[in-house]
Amino acid sequence: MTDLMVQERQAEILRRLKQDGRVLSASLAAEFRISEDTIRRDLRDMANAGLCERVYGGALPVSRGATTLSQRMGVASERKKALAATASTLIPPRCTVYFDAGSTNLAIAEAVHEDLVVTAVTNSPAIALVLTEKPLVEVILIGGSLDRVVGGAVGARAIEAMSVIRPDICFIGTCGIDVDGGLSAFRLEDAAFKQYIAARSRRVIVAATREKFDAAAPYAVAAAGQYHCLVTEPGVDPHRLAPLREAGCEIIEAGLQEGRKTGRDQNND
Amino acid sequence: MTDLMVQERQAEILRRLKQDGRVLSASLAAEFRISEDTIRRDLRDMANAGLCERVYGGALPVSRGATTLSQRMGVASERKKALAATASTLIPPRCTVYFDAGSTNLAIAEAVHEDLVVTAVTNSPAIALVLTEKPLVEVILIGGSLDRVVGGAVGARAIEAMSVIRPDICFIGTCGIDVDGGLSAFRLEDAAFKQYIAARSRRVIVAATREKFDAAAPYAVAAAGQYHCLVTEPGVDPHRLAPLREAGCEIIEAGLQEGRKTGRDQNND
DNA sequence: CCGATTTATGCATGTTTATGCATGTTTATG
DNA sequence: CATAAACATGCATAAACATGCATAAATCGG
Repeated sequence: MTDLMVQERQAEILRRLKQDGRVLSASLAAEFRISEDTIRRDLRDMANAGLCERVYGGALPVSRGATTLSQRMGVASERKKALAATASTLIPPRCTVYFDAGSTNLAIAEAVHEDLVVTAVTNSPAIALVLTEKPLVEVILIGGSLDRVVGGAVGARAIEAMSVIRPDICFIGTCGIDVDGGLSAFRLEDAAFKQYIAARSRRVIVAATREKFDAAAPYAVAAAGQYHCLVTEPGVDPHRLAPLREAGCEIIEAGLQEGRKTGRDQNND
Repeated sequence: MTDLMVQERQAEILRRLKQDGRVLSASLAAEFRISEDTIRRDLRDMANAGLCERVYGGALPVSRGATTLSQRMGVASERKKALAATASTLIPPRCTVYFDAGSTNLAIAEAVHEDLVVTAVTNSPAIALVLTEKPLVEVILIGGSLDRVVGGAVGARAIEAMSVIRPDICFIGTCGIDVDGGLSAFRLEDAAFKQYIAARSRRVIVAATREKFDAAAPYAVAAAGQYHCLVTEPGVDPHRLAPLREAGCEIIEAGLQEGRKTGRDQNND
């Protein structure tokens, strides 16, 4: 182990912490060929900076217990992750893509590949936060009054902020898909905002898990002919997809290799 | 090693920095056959120009220092939590409060009491997300281009969005406090945005942990007389606080019961 | 071409930082 | 509750550092 400077050493400790899930003062001292006192000072500093949790004998990652946010943002179900993985491949490089607020679109944002260079626009703080972690994504945040049911900004200010942006592609969230293939939302302002976005976008994509076909919401967003592509799961009743196909909407079923319909899947939205 | 001009030498240092991931003052001095003092001056200049990060013994690439959000989002230290708890009591009910982006203000937002009824404005997705959890807080999100170093929206669109809002109280973040009590920021656009916010707000509060007094940043935000209240920790050199008091700035020391100064705390903002 | 000014550098001085060691305290565990 | 390991703290020290100053070269202005 070559001599390291303080910052390098602490970075290495942090790396091991992530990799192994823990570090021991004694082992670290032996590996770095320095005294345990110095290691203890390092760990104390790092804990003070919120980079690890200090315990007797070494340190643990902070993610133990109090990771408020990852819990709060809720890990997407495996089904939703598979759907999101497929949907994220529809984003061409170097385009401008809009992510509507919603847990499905959050999953798509998470699935964006690290190497993808795009300009991303969103009205959702949670999605913005996830996209900030992708080094090659430029993030544009649409501001306005936050609707906590929607999880994003809607209303006049948000529409005005969008008026200067014309996305190449947009992912619109939906609360339900009716028998004619129309989309709906729970909130009036949200529905209006979605309509505005869809009208401005060159290509409108809707990603929806299969239980959206069983749900209804009061405010209409778009009819079957008004969006270009639906990404969904296998196992949706073909009669429900037929009107969409007739309206010229491309249907993509994610993860076709498996995915039996058991009827017992729980809605994770 | 043939004699090089300053710019050539610094370019060569930069090249090695990229290649090896680190440089040492002593080795460089030996290789270039010049004194370590000159190398140190080079490194200081380069760090000032944002080309490297200065550390004890040499320098590291900048990409390491700007480890954006993942660290910063890390659980706030106990010290920061104590500071935030005190700062959050300064928010009167039913007012409009602005939270600037930054880890300290994120902690303050987390510390907002569940029973407090306020309108909160922020340019930070992370802070917006935290505030969405508080049922009685109406959240206004300031949009614009997200700066991932700042962790919030800055620039023309953000300023335009703020132009219709006049906060009763605002929490401004700072990257460093100079000897005269002036605030500074790492990014030009961020500094400009902070100035705009401060000018529009009836009451400007700065919350800063004590290591901010040891940090410096290139862009000036506000002089001592331009903010009304500083919330900080015990253990700050009284000589640093004196100019602030003279300028009429209220000083609040959080958690007066304890707070050792170790001098080894690292700036994590 | 010559004096004035700036710039790059090295050296002397005092300060800060990183580290190890000694000492006393706390913690985990049988 | 006994004990050994882990720990915090103060202190010592050497390396790294900042700063002021001196010098020599480079640049500039007339």
